[in-house]
Amino acid sequence: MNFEAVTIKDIARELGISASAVSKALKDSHEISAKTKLLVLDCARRLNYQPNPMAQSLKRGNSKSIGIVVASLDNQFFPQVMNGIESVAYSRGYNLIITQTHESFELEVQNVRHLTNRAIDGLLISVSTETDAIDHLKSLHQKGLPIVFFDRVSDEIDTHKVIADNFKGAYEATQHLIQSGYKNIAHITSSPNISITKERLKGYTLALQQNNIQPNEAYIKYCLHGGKDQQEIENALTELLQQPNRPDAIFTASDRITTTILLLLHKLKLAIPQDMALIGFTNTPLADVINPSLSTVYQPGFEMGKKATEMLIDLIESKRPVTEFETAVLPTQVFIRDSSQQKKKL
Amino acid sequence: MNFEAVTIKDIARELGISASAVSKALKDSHEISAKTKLLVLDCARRLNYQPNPMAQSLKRGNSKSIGIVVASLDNQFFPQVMNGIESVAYSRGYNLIITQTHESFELEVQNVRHLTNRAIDGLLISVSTETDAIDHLKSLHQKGLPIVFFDRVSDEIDTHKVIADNFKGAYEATQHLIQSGYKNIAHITSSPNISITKERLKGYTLALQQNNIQPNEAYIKYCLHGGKDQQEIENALTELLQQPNRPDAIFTASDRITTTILLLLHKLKLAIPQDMALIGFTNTPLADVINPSLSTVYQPGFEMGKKATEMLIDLIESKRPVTEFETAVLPTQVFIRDSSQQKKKL
DNA sequence: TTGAAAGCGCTAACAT
DNA sequence: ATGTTAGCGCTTTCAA
Repeated sequence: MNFEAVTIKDIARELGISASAVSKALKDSHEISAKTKLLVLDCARRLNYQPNPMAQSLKRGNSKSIGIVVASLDNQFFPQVMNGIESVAYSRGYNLIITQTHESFELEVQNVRHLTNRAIDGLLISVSTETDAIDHLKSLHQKGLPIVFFDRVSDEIDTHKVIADNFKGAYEATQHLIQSGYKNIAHITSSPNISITKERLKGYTLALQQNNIQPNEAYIKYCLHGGKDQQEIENALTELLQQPNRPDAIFTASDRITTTILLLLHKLKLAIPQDMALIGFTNTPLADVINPSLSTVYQPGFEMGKKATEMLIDLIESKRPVTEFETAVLPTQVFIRDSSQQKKKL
Repeated sequence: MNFEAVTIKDIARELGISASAVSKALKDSHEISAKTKLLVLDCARRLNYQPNPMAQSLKRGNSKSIGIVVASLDNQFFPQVMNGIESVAYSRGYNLIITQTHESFELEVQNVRHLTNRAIDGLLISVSTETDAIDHLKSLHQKGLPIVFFDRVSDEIDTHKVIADNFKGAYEATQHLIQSGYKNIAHITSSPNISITKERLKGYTLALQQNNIQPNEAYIKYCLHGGKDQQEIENALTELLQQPNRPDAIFTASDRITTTILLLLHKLKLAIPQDMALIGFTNTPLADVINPSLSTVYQPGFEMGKKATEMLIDLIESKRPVTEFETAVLPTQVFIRDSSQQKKKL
């Protein structure tokens, strides 16, 4: 590809016509005779002509690519979102440029800048746990870059958003723990900055309150880096375990936190659920074969990616400025397994 | 970004100098006075000038992006490779465009075509399980597109490659099963087309032979779609279980096959390792907490991505044609856990 | 129905 | 040290 690529000029020369005629013929313009079109199409095929997307982009002022910012691909959730994004983007002619924040605000800003030097037509973003201010996105949005938030959204920008029903998932998970006889329920979650943390916290708190359990600040542990740093999860767990009134159950708020807590409990040789019950947000397909099988809150990753991408491309391709925005809330699912089994009476 | 982006002309007009002077000043050319450079730089900052990468690309004939083709991000291995790729690519100024084949040859061809319309400077690829012929890559390679293979490589193209030591990993895994008292060891693997299958098969076979066990064709099951289709894994397992001389251990050859077999054995209520021992290639961090803990062969995904990207960028940026190619073989690691415990005497 | 010319934003050879 | 010009490949008026 690097050299000697066939251009429109080559076809023009070959056929003894002008480049503009070729260009028009290739896009089936009505102002070109059927005969010429046939000749051009045939010649293009013969020479294996491929349009140069950079020239097209420069000319048209778009890139036919979508920038994606996720926390990390190294978990169960985001790859599923990616599959959903793909399922729409390719069929509508868009490339995907993916970046990971690894839960760092700095990396997020850098990635967004990298992406938006006109190299993308729109942005699909789930902000990092560190992200509090979003000025880096606001200015882009004001300049007209279409943005759709998914998963971790910001209410500081008025645009389309796609989230899971984090509130309900958290509510149901907590409710289930209570009904299974657990009273001292801890919550290990991500940074309080981000939307999913707030939503999940609300569900957790409401379930407690409705059951006349006073939410206990000491039972709520935040991992400011979303558990990217294993140490912060260890610290959270240690602090919980050292409390005088040690919790008997934990509700964890993300893929990475859930699996890490699981590993740590095993390492500490704490029996699940006897010593500590567990239920958490995660999409791992291994929940069934874990020892004991893991109760989970599942998020519809694929559907979220699909929906967000449909929204984004509609935004990109809209003729007139869009002013009505939607926040789609997709259902979470709670799977009850053995890690949150009915508490045995002592 | 979409409109009113600041261009070099705007700066030129603002400062009353020529566009080319601005261009040169911006790249700190020696033929521009220090004073002018200062003015330009300052003005660029003031107007928030961002070069248009498409124009640069069109001009220079490169895109500063790397195309990536993997089977699927929806497992443990490839995201780790991605992290390795990132760790090199960004710091050397390259964007990443990622595509998944989902183990389909057709999708692979389509993705490669999509990527290579001059939109990428080089290609990092791990072929799909369906991929047998690689003419779609050969022609690109001949035209001068730098390609580096990783994980699943092809010997039909002479270029840099990065693989894990699949042979050794498979050999050691099988050897370990034998030493733990298992004699009837099955192997469930991917399509025989791809390199990793052949390499792993060799390790498996040699270990058997060295222990005077005759390899048994009926014990080797191929999943032509790499287990993308769960049914084919189920079929493989069923066929193994229905044999008169049913195997007492399985060695599985990829992330997805390993975890799926694990799930299936559980569903069938077969005790591991009593009814069936198991060891398999997978990078899942959950191996320790699975019931029972899972013996695994681990591949250095991060390092593979890193190495492959270094090789690719060196290729891309090489002044002179490269004719000496290297195949890097990175070590696998075998982790022995309970799923392949010493066989109990009956 | 076709062609000529201008221009997207940037760069580089070649003036000045 | 700075400016002029041409051109990357393609599209799109506008003219023929």
